[in-house]
Amino acid sequence: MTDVIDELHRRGLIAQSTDEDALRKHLGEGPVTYYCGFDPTAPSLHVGHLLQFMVLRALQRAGHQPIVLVGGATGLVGDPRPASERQLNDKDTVADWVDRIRRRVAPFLDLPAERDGLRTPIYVDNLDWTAPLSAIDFLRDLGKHFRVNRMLAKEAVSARLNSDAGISYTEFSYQILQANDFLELHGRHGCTLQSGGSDQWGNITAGVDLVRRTEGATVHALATPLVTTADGRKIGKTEGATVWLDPELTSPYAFFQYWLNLDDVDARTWLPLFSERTGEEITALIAESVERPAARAPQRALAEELTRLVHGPDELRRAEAAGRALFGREDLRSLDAPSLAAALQEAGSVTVEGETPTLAALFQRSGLVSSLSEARRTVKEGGAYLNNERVTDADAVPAEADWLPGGWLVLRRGKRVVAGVRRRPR
RNA sequence: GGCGGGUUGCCCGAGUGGCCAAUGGGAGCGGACUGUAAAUCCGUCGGCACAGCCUACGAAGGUUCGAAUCCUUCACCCGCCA
Repeated sequence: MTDVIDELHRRGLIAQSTDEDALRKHLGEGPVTYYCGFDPTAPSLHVGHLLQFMVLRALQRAGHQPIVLVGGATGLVGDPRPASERQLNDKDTVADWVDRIRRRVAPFLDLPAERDGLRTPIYVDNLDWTAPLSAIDFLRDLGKHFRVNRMLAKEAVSARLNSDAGISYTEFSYQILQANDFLELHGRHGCTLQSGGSDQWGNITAGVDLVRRTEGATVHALATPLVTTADGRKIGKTEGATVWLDPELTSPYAFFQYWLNLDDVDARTWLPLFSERTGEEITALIAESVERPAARAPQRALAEELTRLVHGPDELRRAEAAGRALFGREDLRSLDAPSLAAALQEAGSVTVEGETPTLAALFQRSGLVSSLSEARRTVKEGGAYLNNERVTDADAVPAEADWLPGGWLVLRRGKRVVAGVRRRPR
């Protein structure tokens, strides 16, 4: 078995860690129980979170015991973001999000039934031990171990102290809760390693310190780098929207397209981070990309691997087929009705009944634009297409001859955002 | 508790009674060029029944023919003092 730490380094997944030699030794001595936490700040995790799963998976493959924590408690408090105070979400909403996230995330880690020798992930919610904690216990048992000077020095806190936004006591306290999670998991499950994004480093080390102080035990931490696009933007934003892992929020087709459309630089740098292929395969894919960038080898590799991981092999097949149909060279009219229907359903579609609405209305209903004004604007800008032909009149109604086999219209915004309109047969 | 500064569209940030749906930059979106890339250039960027109307400049009231701009109260943030 190759050393996990080596693999993580090779893939660029380690930005910082506690004493690495000690950690390496610890991992070599037998199965280690480790955890990574996710706060429910939205109904779903997004592609940025996938990076944490790559770490969790690598460690699991090496025979260690994963714990996935969903922050039902910390999600109610909110960790300090650099710019401004968070808006608190109400408790029912957060509880609902915890539930949704937990259900979605399960397939990302292998189950022992699928592969021998792996340990079944343990799922926990920090609300379980945080909710019963009284203010007195919190202050006496936890608060005493935290020096305010050190808390203030944490980057997340000091950034906010120096900003116009300031920081509330609520968010200031966040690190104590996260530290306590590590302590709880250490006690309950013998957890000795926490991984997370490097933006969490302050919170993670708070936990390491707390465990040492109260238990006298040495525990470890790993942080992934902050992954951004070549021009410094956050991962997972496209068409102005977040790419979610939940298929109800981002369809498998859109998810697949996100990866396929990565620019060359990002695809090459992200490939080792997100791909579980061997180092040699990755090197070869990057070399191919340099030689023939238009083939988009790294983009395809990522789209395939990650769509399979997040949505499963069937959805991957559908997403691939839809892309081929919609972006293929053939005329839309030459596509047979079933493939057209399948592709458009994958890309997203709406059904109309009765009077056919105007094109502007159809663009809006299909979700390609968010308002009629935007639809008109898009038409004016020359970015609206019906069956691959540019639309010039937003108020026109599609002609009878525009309907493709099976009762479909293909709407497109810009170069690559496609949606179908289906006429309900009567 | 007192005094001072602040709260503007997705973000940053101008605007201090009409010419403000609000300068500028960024992001986003569209076009051209390409490879369903990037960079670049051009355009666009609240909504609607779209040469007009409606809603908007922390919230609620008020002054005025007319307010993002003036007044009052409230909320929140920053700083100094207690």
